[in-house]
Amino acid sequence: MKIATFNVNGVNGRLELLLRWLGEAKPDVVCLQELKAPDEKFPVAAIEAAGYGAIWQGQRSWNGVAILARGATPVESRRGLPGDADDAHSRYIEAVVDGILIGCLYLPNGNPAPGPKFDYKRRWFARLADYAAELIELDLPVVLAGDFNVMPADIDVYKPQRWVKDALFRPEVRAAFRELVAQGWTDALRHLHPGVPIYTFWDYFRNAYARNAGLRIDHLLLSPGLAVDLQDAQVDRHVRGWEKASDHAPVWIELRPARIRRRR
DNA sequence: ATGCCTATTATTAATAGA
Repeated sequence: MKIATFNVNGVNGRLELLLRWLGEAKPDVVCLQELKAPDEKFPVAAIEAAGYGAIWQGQRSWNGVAILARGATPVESRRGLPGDADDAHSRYIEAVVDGILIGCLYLPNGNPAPGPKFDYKRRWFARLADYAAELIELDLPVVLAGDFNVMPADIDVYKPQRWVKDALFRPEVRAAFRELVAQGWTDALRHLHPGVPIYTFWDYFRNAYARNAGLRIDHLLLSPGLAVDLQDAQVDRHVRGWEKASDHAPVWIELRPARIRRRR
């Protein structure tokens, strides 16, 4: 079972690119972020024509998350992160697909830091950690996938010293990610590729992709019972080089099929 | 320290992204 996350940076502006990648990569489940479209503008017809069922939580101009499933409709289990009824951003949607709970998230950027946007990021992170701890307690197969807007360590940044004061790399944000993972989650990409620089984002500025001046900010976290079924994890880096590309590349994992998945 | 580039929305400029 192949599960992917992809910050598309505008689901309508990049629909052709998304469909091209779906046809090529054939993921079973896809978490999308930054739809940048209200609910009624989500391109459901084109996505269904490509063979995918979908649920989504859109928003005008910014944010927006969706979960796609090949040949199935994701069974929605939650929209919006608990802990703040006044949070109007569309940043979390969750569904069950083939017995796996999929949490699709778009963590706030937080710049400029310090400031109110950074405060919001830290509060959102705390809410995520609280909820993730509840999920761990349930002892279900869970994947938390999305744009976390955090580079976990120096190796995840092309030039770490340049980013230490940035909201994506400040020590307190890295600590929040570390503490989240320490609940028992497995950072799939890093787990299978220790010590290797891996990037999932390249800025549009300064010819960043050609220079490989990248960041690793899109992650898939696996619950303990699911981590043992992890077989592969990769970045579809070449997609960043396509015409009209998103600034993020798709990231995916391959899990052992359900029928031979270890029972717990 | 700032802009670079790109998308969206509302009117040729502002906002947000990371």
